[in-house]
Amino acid sequence: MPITIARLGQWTIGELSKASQIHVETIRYFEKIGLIPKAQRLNSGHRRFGPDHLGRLNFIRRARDMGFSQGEIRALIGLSDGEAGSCAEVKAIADAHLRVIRQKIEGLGRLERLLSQTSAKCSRGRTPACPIIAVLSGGEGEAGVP
Amino acid sequence: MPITIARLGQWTIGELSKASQIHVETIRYFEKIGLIPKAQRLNSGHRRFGPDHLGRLNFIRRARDMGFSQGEIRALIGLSDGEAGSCAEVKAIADAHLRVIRQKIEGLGRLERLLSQTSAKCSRGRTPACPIIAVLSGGEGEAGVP
DNA sequence: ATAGTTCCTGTAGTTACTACAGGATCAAGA
DNA sequence: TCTTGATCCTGTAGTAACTACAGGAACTAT
Repeated sequence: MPITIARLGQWTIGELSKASQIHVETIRYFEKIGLIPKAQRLNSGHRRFGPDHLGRLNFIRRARDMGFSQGEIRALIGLSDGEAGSCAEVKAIADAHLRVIRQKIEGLGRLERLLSQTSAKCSRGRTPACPIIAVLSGGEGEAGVP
Repeated sequence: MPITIARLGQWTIGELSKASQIHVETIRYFEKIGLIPKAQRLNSGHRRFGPDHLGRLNFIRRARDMGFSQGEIRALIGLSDGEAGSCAEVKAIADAHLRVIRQKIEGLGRLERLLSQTSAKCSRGRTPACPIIAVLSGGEGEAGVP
């Protein structure tokens, strides 16, 4: 028979870290808070991880890159493991997240316009008072400040 | 002579909080970290604030609403107090911040497109596997996951 | 055998606040 | 004057989502 003993946990935490693009400390942290299942341990106490851990970490990383919160990620993991009726719930989470993202985009867009306009006034470098400071100090459009 | 004793500190922290739209605890926190000057104290230990505190808090609030970090706000305060050559530095801070905002907008825009496309696939409610979960589980465009 | 790397736990730091706990003080009404 | 309720005080701890040590133990390669 060909050899290759089937050790369930193949990878050290460092290897898993490289494969998943997630820091070693963060993997330990995820284990501690239960976002990934507990790793197997050698007699020495060192962790060993398997493919399911890697899959889970990649899932988390992608969700995180999409801006999902830990709570949302936890919910998505639960839904991806469970079966029944979950697709609608997943869509609900994603859509709620989408609304938040759109709001952020809108707010940042407004901010970008205000700040770039203000900064543009400054570009001559010859104004006596800085218009950015002036805006922050509250010239227009606010209840009077003594 | 007309009366009106000039008490330098007129307002309690609660009044200042209402006037500045900043929480009482946050004002105390700002004082502790030196973002606003220390308040005068009554014999009882209660704080009393004056117009300069209110102006400073309004400045901070506006900068905060524009997404400036505490460090940036601190720098802007210093520059708004100082005189010489500061306008260019203010513009530099604002423009750096603007770049960050534009990057955020771009990233969120990409995310919005990806997520809304993915969510749209889900809308029939009849797909066997959830496409959102599928994306998170890493179908396409990534180095193979064992 | 030894050197260098990786691993372990546990704690503390980050950002920018917010929320108590447990008292002290103030302002107004009876 | 007394009392009640609101406000104030300090100090600590909690939030999100990690990151960064410190001080050791264990693995790997020479």
